[in-house]
Amino acid sequence: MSLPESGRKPPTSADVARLAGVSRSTVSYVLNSPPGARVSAETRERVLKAVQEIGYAPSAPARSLRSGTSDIVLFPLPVQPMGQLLEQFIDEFAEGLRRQDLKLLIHGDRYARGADGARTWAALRPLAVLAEANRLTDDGVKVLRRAGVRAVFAWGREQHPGVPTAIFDNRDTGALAIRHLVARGHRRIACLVPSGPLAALANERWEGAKSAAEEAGCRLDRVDVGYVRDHVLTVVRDWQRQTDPPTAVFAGNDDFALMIVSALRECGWSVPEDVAVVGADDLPFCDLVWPRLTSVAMHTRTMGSGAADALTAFMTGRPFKHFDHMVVHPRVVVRESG
Amino acid sequence: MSLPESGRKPPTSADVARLAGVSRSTVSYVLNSPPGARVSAETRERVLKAVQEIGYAPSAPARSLRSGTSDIVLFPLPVQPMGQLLEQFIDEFAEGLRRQDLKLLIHGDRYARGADGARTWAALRPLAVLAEANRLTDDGVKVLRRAGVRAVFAWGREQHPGVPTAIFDNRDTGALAIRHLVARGHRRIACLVPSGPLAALANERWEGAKSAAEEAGCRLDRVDVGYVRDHVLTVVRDWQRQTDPPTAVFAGNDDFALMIVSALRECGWSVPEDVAVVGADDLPFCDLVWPRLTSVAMHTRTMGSGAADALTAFMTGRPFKHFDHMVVHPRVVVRESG
DNA sequence: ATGAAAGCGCTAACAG
DNA sequence: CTGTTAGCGCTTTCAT
Repeated sequence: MSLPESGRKPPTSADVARLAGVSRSTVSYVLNSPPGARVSAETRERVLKAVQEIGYAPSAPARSLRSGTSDIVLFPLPVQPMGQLLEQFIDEFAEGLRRQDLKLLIHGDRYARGADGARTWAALRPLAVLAEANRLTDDGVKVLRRAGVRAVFAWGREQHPGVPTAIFDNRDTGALAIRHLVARGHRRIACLVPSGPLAALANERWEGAKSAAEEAGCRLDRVDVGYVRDHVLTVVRDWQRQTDPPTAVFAGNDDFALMIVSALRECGWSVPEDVAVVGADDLPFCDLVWPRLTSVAMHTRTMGSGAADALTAFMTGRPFKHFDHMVVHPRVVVRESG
Repeated sequence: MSLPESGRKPPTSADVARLAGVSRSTVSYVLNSPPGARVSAETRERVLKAVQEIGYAPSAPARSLRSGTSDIVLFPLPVQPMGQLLEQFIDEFAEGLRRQDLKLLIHGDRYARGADGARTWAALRPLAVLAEANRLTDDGVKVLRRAGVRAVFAWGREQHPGVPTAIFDNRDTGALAIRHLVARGHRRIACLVPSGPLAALANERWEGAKSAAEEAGCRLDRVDVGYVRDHVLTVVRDWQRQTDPPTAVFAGNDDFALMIVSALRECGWSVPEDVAVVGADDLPFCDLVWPRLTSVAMHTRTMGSGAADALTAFMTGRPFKHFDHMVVHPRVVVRESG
């Protein structure tokens, strides 16, 4: 790469040592205070002052190379856009890691997966990797392990063999929505299945909804909809012409719940009296609209701290069986819409 | 750290070399194909097979240490939660970087800033750093430069001296919203200023709105609201009692636009006939509700690719003056609500 | 309490 | 076209 060179080279611990008039090992002792290191207060002071003065930042690569480990926890950016959920999760996770002096790095490559992806992740020699289960393969896990990654965790729909996984099944979300509506007496329900970037997710929720409906002996109609407002309006108009229209809708996610509520009211139907609506994800706006939206939520925040806890347990050598099959259950946040 | 050791040590290029029956430099040549490296096709083949066989992933730390550079672009996670905007930006940015074989790493520590933050970032010895302008200080920039970071970029409200900055002023957003409403004939406007995590952002937008209103000689009322639905309802009821209520509202962001539209209709007012509403951020749901929401948008996607382009320009040695003061302007996405 | 020295995995200059 | 070798910045014995 024909890059403009920066002027002089970065300061090293040797520069700090020289300036402070001590040896490099002393600098290292001051900065890392390992178990059996004794440094006089005065020396320590001098070293720290020198560090400040030349703006020294220890090289993580060099440190990692020498020590064979690192303080990096790598989290590949999820393939699916997750919006607010992602930020909630990351916040909680990062906070948990901070307490262990670990650094969360989110790898921006959404396409990395399998053995190749593992190589990309392994290249950084992270301490731990938390990846979506469906981006891990046996080969990939092997590559990570070989590369010295101490802990490989996963999250997603299915547990990857041998990898502690936070199971997070979107079918549960769909099923729970339906069970909630059935419990409220609905026997004629529609399920929106949004297309677009979230189609795969929506489909999982649909599957769960479907099996819950079958179990309950309740009629469930699948309605595929695009991110097009008119499409939804057509659907509602259709319902209005039917003699036996659905009395409730599971909208697949909150955006679509919002849309369908809006469309229903536009057509003169009231929510939840004429038609009940349930969304999923429990986005903040669920609480902000009239009627407020009932939504099926995953405990994203809890997952974040749970993942951090599991890592902590692992690092302190405690067994962490509780994360081996940790199943994250959705819950219904009941509000006015359904 | 008392970590469980992984069994054997990670495979190195020496292992690959041994297995392929070549020298370590040959392995390096095959993997990096530098300008003047000639390797026979057959040898290359053998090396690559060996790489696959033992699941070898070159150590980025070692590579970085030796070569004095890296392919990492570091993006500290923004302090403000940005929801979908963040993902849009990241997607676009990462895609642009991918084309240059650069890796986007998002640093999960939201608190890092100033000289200390810079040290945290510099530790990774990234090729480039793109940070929020207000998290950079002169000292911090110096630390980064010293540490060999080739390109320091910023984004935010004000340009950091000497650092190419994508200027992204939320006051413009507020101002534009007001100008739009004034152009539509409104002379009595309310501005919601949401509290909560986005308070700082909201306040900037308010400031812009205020000055635009003064310029236009139009009355603008500030209304502070919390993430509480009833609060908004009270506000609307207040308006209903006034003889001269606002004819338009700038809601500060889309969530609140949604909320206020919902509240207005709940109180029997229609949007935009009785009260026009404008939001900000242009979130996907703006297009999905009745009435569709008019919103002031920053070109987040454009910013992402713009940042990547600037980096590309920089790396190829081309001047990138266009990014020196690159101002990202908001635009109004006009829909039915206002 | 401090210093000298070895070596982590890799690349690049140089020799062959 | 391939191999030998030095050394990137750091931590960690082992001496002193």
